[in-house]
Amino acid sequence: MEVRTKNKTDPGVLKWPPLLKATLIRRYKRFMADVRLSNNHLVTAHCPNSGSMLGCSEPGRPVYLTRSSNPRRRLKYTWEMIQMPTSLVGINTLVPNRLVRASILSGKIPELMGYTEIQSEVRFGKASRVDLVLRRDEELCFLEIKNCTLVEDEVAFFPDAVTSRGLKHLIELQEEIKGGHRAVMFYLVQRMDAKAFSPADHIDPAYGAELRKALKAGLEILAYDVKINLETISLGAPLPVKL
DNA sequence: TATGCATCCCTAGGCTCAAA
DNA sequence: TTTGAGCCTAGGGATGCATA
Repeated sequence: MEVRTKNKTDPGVLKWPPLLKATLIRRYKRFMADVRLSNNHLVTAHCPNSGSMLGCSEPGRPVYLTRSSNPRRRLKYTWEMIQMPTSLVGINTLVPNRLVRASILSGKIPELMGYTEIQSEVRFGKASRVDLVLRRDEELCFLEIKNCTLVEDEVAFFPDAVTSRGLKHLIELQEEIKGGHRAVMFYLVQRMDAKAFSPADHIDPAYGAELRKALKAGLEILAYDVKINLETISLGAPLPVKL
């Protein structure tokens, strides 16, 4: 999916390509989903979310797809959103990186303003890559962005499954803090029905423990939700973090 | 200089296989 | 028997190298 900037005056708003409405039949093999289009055709769509998608992959729900013209793709349709009872939910894990980057460039995140250079997918740690590195003279800020789709009782939780990689990222960010750099974990909640963010201790207690440890070591935690509809997605409001 | 291609990494869980 | 490593799944983005 190629999310496009809506206009030059507001580069922080991303516009969806034309969306196709469908009904989710089943998700399987992590990257694939069978859906029924409005013309009643059954197609397999690419699911750009390797997480467990706990609570947002319920069969029978309305979903929204984009269609790719890339001839090299085996699956032409990409699953972008699912309509849940209380909110549209963006499931594409590539969107948070683009949206956060666009929001930084358009000055919509006060905590991340004032940097003069921004780099994506920068190698760091032990063969890992951090999503964004912000630079201001000699000052570096390592920014890891996580997609968050799980909401229970108006609280957004991350992760939605045990994540050894997420744990590794926390450890590596702490190494950058030891090196004298700023490190920020940014949780983007791709839905509009959360009023707070919290680590999912009931799913992955080790991740929550490491996040609290990292916080004491100097890691900064930001959580924002989004404004999402069938035309655009943009950064919403900051969410209080409950630890 | 521009373009095309290959490679690596990212995402998480299931599976196989080897070692202890 | 248990544990851990490695591979697989699909697609996108970054990077490096080769070629026109």
